Amino acid sequence: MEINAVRGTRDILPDENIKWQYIEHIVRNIFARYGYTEIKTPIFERTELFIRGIGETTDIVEKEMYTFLDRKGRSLTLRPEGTAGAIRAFLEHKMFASSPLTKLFYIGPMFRYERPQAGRYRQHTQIGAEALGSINPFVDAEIITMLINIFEHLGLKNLSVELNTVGCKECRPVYRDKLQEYLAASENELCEDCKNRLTRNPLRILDCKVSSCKEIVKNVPDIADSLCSDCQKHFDSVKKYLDLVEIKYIRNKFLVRGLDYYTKTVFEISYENLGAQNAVAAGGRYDNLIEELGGPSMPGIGFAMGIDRLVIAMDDQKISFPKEEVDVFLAIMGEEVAKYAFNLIHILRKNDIHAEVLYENKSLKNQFSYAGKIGSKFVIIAGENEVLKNIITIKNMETKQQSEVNLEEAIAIIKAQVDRLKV
RNA sequence: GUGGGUGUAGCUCAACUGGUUAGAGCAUCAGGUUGUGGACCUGAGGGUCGAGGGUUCAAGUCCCUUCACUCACCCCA
Repeated sequence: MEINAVRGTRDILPDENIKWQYIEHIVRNIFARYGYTEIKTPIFERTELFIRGIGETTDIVEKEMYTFLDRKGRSLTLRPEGTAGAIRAFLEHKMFASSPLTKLFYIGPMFRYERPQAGRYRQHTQIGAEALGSINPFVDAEIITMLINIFEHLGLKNLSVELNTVGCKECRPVYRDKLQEYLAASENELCEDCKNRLTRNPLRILDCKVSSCKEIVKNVPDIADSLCSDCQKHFDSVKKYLDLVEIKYIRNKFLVRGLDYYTKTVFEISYENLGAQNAVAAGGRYDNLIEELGGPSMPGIGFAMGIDRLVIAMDDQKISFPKEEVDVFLAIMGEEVAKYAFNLIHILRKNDIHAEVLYENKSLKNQFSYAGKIGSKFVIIAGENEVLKNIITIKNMETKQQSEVNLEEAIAIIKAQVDRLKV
């Protein structure tokens, strides 16, 4: 019986992994410029953390967590998102005590027990960032501009930024009541799910995909008209900052996020051709979460983006990824020269040259064919002639020029042609 | 958890209303060129037709069951 990868998980094979490394490389550089430093937290935590952090009535907690008991009967859960763990670490190490502002980022796998579909996996990888300690709308706008900056560096186009606010402890309940009252009039026309949401979480009706619900929701009161003055000013400032640097966004009054902890600013960046799951990045502000997890009263904001989906979007736009190039292939003729060849390729590599070789004794034709296939710039032949005459036979695969030189000259020839080695 | 679609060679796909030994392209390997690549030519290897059961003289094809993949819903990166 063949064992294969479990449902919703997959192997990232070398050809695709090149893309992942490239994305991570770009993202790390940009984070560095914005002052975000990397944190690694465990991929499993006590279940309690996610229940308190994400919210008991969210779908993630209710039905999507990979939860198990360890040998001592403690309930543990594979992390479904990154914020809760990052904040836990932030509090556990009292990072708030040594700095007024902490900016963290992380890259790693997340786990959700959902049915897989296009752009959705049970194990997927998120790149996330959290800015802890500032209530200033400056940060909200900055974090969105940072994301745009990342996408621009990756060469991704046609992304749309959607922006909304979900208010705070003061004004959200007011809006919630208003909304509930408005929707109650059409209760019988709502879908079954939304009938439940009406009492449990009316805000979620706003992004229901059932067309009849969409119709009902169309003229619903706008939360922007119910905000307290603090949230109102905050939202206005965020928009002004974005306008200032000419970042285009769409105000979407139906945008509400699935996690309970969000306050004020929420946003989502999506790409149309991804299929039904079209968000590549999303996030928002969470001004009560740190305190709810047992820390000081302290605001925060963060986002997460999915590498799996980024790769799909970049493939869709046919964005090319730089790949490692082979500088020289060493063709070995006959077993007698094995020692000579072993030493030679060792020296080449010590000189930072990417040298490849096939270990099996194959025909020269076959070896040249392979060198062409892997795109090697040069081929060096290690045969009896070379050993006897103590010379290096080197061929430039593009110009087809072949010459006999000594070792130093061979290295110089290669370095002159390979950008990476020129200094 | 619910619904639709699809499972044939390493990959992409053929095989008419059931009918002999299941084919092709790409890839791989060998030879044409015994020390020289991409093109071309010739040839070779590679399949329990997803699995199990049933109908039939006969099943890749029809029926049932099951598994996997896939897309969509709920929800989300």
